Amino acid sequence: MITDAASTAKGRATRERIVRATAELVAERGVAAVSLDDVGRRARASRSQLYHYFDDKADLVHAVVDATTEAVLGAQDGLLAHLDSWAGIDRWFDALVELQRECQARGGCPIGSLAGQLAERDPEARAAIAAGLGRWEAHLREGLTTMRERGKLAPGADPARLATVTMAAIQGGLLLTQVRRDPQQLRIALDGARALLHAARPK
Amino acid sequence: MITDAASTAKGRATRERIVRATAELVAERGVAAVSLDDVGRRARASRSQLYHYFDDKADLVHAVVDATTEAVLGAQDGLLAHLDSWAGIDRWFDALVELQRECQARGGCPIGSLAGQLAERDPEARAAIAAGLGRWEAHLREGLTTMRERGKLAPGADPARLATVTMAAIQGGLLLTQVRRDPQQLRIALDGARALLHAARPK
DNA sequence: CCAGCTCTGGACTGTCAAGTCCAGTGAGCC
DNA sequence: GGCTCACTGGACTTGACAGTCCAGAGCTGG
Repeated sequence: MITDAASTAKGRATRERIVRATAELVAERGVAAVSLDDVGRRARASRSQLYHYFDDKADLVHAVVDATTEAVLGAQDGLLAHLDSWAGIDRWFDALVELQRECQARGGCPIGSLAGQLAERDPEARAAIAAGLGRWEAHLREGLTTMRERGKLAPGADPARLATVTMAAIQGGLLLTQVRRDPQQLRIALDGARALLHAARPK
Repeated sequence: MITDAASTAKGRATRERIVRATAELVAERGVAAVSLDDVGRRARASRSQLYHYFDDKADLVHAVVDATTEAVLGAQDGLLAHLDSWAGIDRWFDALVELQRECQARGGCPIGSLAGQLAERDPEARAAIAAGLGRWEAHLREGLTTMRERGKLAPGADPARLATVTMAAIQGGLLLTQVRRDPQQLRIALDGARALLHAARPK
């Protein structure tokens, strides 16, 4: 929590290797099923290195939460910047579905998955996850606000509510996709969200 | 898995006490954070009783999955039978939101929560969860089908897709509610689902 | 009343995990 | 060359957990 020690390039590289390895393992197996020995093996780092860079496992998990939200938002970087047009939104939705097809509907949403595992166990992590989801949602909300300004959405449309509904469709769709091992579930949920957004077009 | 031994009333009572205690603990802390000692304490049952009724922890968890899906569906019993009218659907949605308000937006959906924890770790549990969600969704699908037959939905409406979208809204809304500790998130998601269903009314 | 079972209590074992400790190593600086 | 300090290796301690074992309690049917 206090430690962030990594004043040399080598130290920073080691720290990052540890976080990335942990994030991978967490995505594969879940937080509880990852031991520090596992992390050490995958990151080629010894026990003392872990405790050199992190206070304890919880501290490491927090770093993973941050890294994961960065990774998820980063992976959509090109898309999230263009949520101010119908084409941009469609491209975004298509990319999300494509991603699930590629990973054979495994893993769900990295953030949503962490949420389910940590929300009731680690208040600090919950807050970090909420913040990450908030940033994600903000991109859409801002895109929709721009669209309303440009007359592509009705003046009475509420970008905040529409963005929230869309986030719920994404997370719910991903959960169904994961449980049913069927990317089509996300497609259906997003088609619904799309219809809802279109319904907010000006008459 | 094979064991189901409980041939006396007392035995059945003990078994049920164990499952219920485990389900409670799992809901409070998550699967990984529950030890068999915890279960024993809460259920007032000794180690050997656990292993008398269940093969191992995984077997017990499977029983919890089943019990939880039964409990979730059971809790909505009166409501799920009347999803063939707009009023019935509204009552159902209202009840879901009210439930989240009561529990202070903690815990999310018991089934969805299990899904996030087990989907990638326990194929058998994933299948059981999928089946549970399927039964849930089926109630709505059947209600919507009835409504279409009665002319309350357009002939072209697709009850299966509408039911899936609604389930996604519920699960996604619950996840946002849990992460943000705000029941209003579910309300917004369900309002969206409601609008989508209404859009499928005959012209 | 006894034989046979279901069911129960709790001690025991082996394993594995988190976290500690200290003796280093090696790159930059004087 | 030697000093310093960030960084590293791995053995060690402590505790908790899943799963085993066996002796015994208590019901039940004959």
